Amino acid sequence: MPELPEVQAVVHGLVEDGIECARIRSVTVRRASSVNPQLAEEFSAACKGRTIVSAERRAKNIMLHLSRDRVLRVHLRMTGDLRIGTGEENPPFVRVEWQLSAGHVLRFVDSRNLGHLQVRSEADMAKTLGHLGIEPLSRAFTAARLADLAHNSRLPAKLFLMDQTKVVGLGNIYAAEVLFRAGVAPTRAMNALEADEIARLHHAIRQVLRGAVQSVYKAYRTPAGYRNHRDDFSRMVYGRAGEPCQACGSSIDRIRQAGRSTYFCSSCQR
DNA sequence: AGTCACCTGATT
DNA sequence: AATCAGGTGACT
Repeated sequence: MPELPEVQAVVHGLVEDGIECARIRSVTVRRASSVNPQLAEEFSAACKGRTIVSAERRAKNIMLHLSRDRVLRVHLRMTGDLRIGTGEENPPFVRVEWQLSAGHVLRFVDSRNLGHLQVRSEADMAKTLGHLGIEPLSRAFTAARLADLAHNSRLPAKLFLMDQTKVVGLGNIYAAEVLFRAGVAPTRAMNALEADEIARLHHAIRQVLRGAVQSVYKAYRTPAGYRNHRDDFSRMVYGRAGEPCQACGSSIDRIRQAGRSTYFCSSCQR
């Protein structure tokens, strides 16, 4: 469920709550399949006694760098969340719990159980993440770089944007919003786009993601956490099938691409 | 390149 | 009861 801005907000929240330098005293794996194919026992043993040195986001993964060459990777998938608490709370759907120093508790909650965690050495983790594409908010992500990637792909634009081996961080919502802002139809083959369309896409990707990051940061300190900003962030097309386009007034369309809903304005997006 | 499986809660 | 969900990897 969370895309780049939401994962970024989770990491930001963890750092604000002092996760860096916290020591893991013990671990409780309440649902073994969340750490599959590692055994719950080895997962716990790998965490226990280590210090969480730093937290960062890579694509939609949360990377917790531990002491003595271990990295804990958390992927939230659709419904996962990772938050620090006092130990007093009793949230539903807790799958893994880490007892930290200073009495804090780190919890991985995930109602649908699609999320996934693993602990690896830095080198092994680098291999695991090797297939990931470019970070859209990095300096390396230029219009020329996007044009390069686009040139080699016949994917429809929306599927290209959601393909994590090309550009990371965009999911179903932001891909739709980016395409609307760029004025590009989601069905267009990526290698058929003109240079100016690529330039508009490049600009829209950065603008939409940067705006969303700010928006989610603000909404994060609520019970709903990263989920809450859906009320705050102004979506132009996502979830608005049948409603008038904010730009031209014609009805927003909904189609299906790769089994998922795509929302767009067929008059603004060509 | 498209479909399905992974799971379960919320909504229609 | 049926459909949908902001993700991803495996499979046909």
